Amino acid sequence: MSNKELAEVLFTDTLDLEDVLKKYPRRDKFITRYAPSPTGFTHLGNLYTAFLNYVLAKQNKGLFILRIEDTDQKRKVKEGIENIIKDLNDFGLTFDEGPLNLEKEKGSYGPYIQSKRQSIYDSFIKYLVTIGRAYPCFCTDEYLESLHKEQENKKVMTGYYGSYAKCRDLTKEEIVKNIKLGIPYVIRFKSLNKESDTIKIKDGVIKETTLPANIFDIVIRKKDGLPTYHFAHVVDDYLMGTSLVIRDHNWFTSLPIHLELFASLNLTTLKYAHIPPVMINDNGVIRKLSKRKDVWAKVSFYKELGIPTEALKIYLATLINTNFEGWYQNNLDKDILEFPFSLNKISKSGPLFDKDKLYNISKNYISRLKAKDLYKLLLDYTKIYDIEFYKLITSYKDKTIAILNIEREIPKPRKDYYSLGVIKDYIWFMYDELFNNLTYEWQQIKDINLIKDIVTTYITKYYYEGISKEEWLNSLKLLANDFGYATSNKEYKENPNKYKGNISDITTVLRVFLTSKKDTFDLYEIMRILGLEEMKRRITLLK
RNA sequence: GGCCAGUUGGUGAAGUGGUUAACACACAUGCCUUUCACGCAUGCAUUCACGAGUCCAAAUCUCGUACUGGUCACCA
Repeated sequence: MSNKELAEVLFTDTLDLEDVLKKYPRRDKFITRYAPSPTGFTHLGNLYTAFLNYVLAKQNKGLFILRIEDTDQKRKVKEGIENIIKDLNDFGLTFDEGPLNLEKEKGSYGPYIQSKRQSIYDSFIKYLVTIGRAYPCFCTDEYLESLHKEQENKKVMTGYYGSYAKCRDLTKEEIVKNIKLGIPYVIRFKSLNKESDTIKIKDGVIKETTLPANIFDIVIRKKDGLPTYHFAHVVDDYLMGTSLVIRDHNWFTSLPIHLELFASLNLTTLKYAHIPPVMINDNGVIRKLSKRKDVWAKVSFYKELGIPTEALKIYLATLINTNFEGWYQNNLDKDILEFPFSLNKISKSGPLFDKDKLYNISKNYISRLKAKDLYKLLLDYTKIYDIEFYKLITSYKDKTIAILNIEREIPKPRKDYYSLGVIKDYIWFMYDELFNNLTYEWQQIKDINLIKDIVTTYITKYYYEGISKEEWLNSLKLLANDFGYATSNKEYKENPNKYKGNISDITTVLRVFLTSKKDTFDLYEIMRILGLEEMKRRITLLK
């Protein structure tokens, strides 16, 4: 029995490789791809990889492809694919080809979901069987385990290779007999390398190095008929025309496998860039960001916090190329994509995730937003995470924009908010509905009668609607003077004994009276937006 | 354990043979000021994991040691 006859037994009505290859003509565009598994929520590292792929595709006027790697049916999660597509959309990483949902997709090099590509993989595997580079393996898990132990005891390399690859030597007749008996099997690739062989590797990030060549007869088709990652990668990225495979660093050491696979199929190899994973400092231990251990690994967590997607992208950009930050500070008005991202600038060691840095970037980003745009973001955010507040700011639209606009849209805006989630903590007291159950943070002046006196005096004697900032500052001085307090910092410092205190003690009384808090943004704006009536009402709350 | 990569301040890092070892975050002090935030000013590694070597010259090149990370599945 020949290899070809065996191939026909294994794959009864599978297309010939030639015919498949014709369906995917070569194309000369620069193509990158993001190929996640639908195993749950998007990991920050995935977003990082996707972003880099996207950016490089755009900058080279190429194509960005989304491909779903769902060959592991056990780890597959419902909604997994939808989540991936949604996250990509949320971050504006629009792909040129890929699935739109479970049924529809765009692009003519699909299907873009691996579980729908089984017949394609089979054509390639059939070819490998035909040329004697692939064979069925009937070894059980138990046998494989005992082999592993045996090899450990003998202190030789563990794995299915060389003389340990038992099923390599099965005769065609034995194979056919086993199959007829219904014994489950996988298909393994037959490696031709020897243990001492090495292979030169080129990589966009790691540069050049030498690795041991692959010697393992790796599984390329699992019992369930689906391919393993290694095989699917080679087939898909070749067919889809990927020019540069940008993927996680952890694939680097399996590159020799992929290279041997490409060679066995007579396919030209691709260019690779293996990017190191995002790390985190866990009490002195540096490790990969882990979805199980770190909330920071989940992209959804940033959404929960209310870190604007654009801010997260800026942060990721600084992780990708550290010279991005300097460029960005000088080009605040430009699109991130205008920065020339470079593979060469990616560090070989994984970037450490730094929450403070993220917050700082986010804070600066938010401070530069127009009040109207911030309002929109806040609306989107509260709609999901704080529906009560959402209703409130919806019914007080203009007022809310006015509040958000305090010390904003000026050259050096306030930088209070590092996320959309903290905004309420800063502005809640501006809403009459929320101004109750108060704990006043009185400072120097604590005597409630004196406080009432100061407040009433100010409102009845000095404050009026439409007062200018200048007049307002002046009114505070007069008020301070009325109560025996210094009218300026300088005055007070020069002669502290002459006064009961400083003007800041008086303004603090007004501030705490109106907000209950000692630290807030500009008091003049607070009064202006609250209005005289509400200010009067708040006197009645003083106890 | 084998193989591959990395190691620069409190943190993220720039730096590829000659620099005062950038920049940013954090921190500290001062100024400004109606509080806070902002802003401004100043301070914060005589030294680049350690040891040896090459060179007039090393954070940068070579070797060794230590440590850290990644990888060795019918998971991707």
